[in-house]
Amino acid sequence: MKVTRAQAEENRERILDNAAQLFRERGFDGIGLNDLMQAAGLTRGGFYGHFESKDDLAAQATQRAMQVNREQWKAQTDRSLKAWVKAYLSDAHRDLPGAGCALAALAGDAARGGPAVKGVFAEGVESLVATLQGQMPAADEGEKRDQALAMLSTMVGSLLLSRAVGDKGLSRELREAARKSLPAGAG
Amino acid sequence: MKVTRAQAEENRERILDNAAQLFRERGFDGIGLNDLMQAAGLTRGGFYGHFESKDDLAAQATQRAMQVNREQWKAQTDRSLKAWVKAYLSDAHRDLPGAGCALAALAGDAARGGPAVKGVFAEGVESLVATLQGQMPAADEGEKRDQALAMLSTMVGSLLLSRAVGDKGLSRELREAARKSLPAGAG
DNA sequence: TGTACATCAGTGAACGCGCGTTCACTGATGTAC
DNA sequence: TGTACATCAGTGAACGCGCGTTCACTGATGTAC
Repeated sequence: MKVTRAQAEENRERILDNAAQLFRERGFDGIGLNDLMQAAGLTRGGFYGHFESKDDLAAQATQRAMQVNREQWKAQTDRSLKAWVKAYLSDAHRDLPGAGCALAALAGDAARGGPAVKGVFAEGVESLVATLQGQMPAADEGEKRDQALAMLSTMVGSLLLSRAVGDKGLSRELREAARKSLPAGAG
Repeated sequence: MKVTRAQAEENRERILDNAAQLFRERGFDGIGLNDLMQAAGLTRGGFYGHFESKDDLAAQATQRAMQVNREQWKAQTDRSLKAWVKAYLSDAHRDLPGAGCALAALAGDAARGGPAVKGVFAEGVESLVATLQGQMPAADEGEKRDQALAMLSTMVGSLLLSRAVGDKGLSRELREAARKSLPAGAG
């Protein structure tokens, strides 16, 4: 049945928010449109009124996840980079990919994805690098950017690997070693 | 029809080698058993004579990929760590995940995988860390291990992110910045 | 403000397809004598 | 070394199932007067 325009827009938002979580947890190929729509309290058929295709949803949900990341992190990255790093490399973040960093959760999927998802990924990387860059210790601005890029790779890599190894001890070691290796002021 | 025992063993090896490549390229969910068997020149039905399930193959093919990585890299890591790093962070490696580092290609899949795959992943990490550890600049052995763990995270992270962003410039920057940040003697 | 009607968000059945897995069968291999 | 037969690697059809996508339909919403 029809629904008010405001309600329809709310439904679209709810699909996006749920997809942003479920894609991060199970990957683009790990959850179907039926389950995705059911999670938003709707039925299968209504999907194509909101999105062009599953790929389209994947790109938009990835963008949504990154935007929420940015909002979640905004205050903390500016106040205390150390505290943000600690939270990023925590057991809690490792165990909750669905609510965590989209870059880490979806890098593998994006590497095999289409241009839309990859474009969103590039924006996500640039955005976080810009945030980190301001707090890097180097004098030169170009060096600061390099430090921020490398720091991002180290953090994403250690989180991903620590999720991929079953061993809790090794998982912790990976993140702790990553933290110690970060530029002065970050670890 | 039946085939000699030696031929059957060769077939099993060929399934594993093909799966090791195709899983790295497309992910565990990105290729089906039918295509996997066809790539090895066999038909669907024979699969269960060699493996218990698709999950079983995923774990064994991941192990195979890591073992081949180890053999590919053995000579170079000992002779010149710098040259190995350069090759690892090259455009060629970024563009050929099917023949490249299994840790980078399958980390996302393993994070969502079962205990068997995760166990294989832990072994793969330990093995590469052990290789790198011997060439780290720190004096203390524990610090060397930490440097090796962090270096691995940085390299895997930058390769993964550089595959996930569509932009060639950003892709190169990520890997170049990662290289510069590595411990003395590596980058 | 009230009525008549066009719009369109959401439903649920259906489409063709490929998935992982099972199984009866084939016929060359390997073995026992 | 030769024969008779049991073994079993591989085949290909079939299983039930869920996938992404389409579509005729419903009925409340939004609009025109």
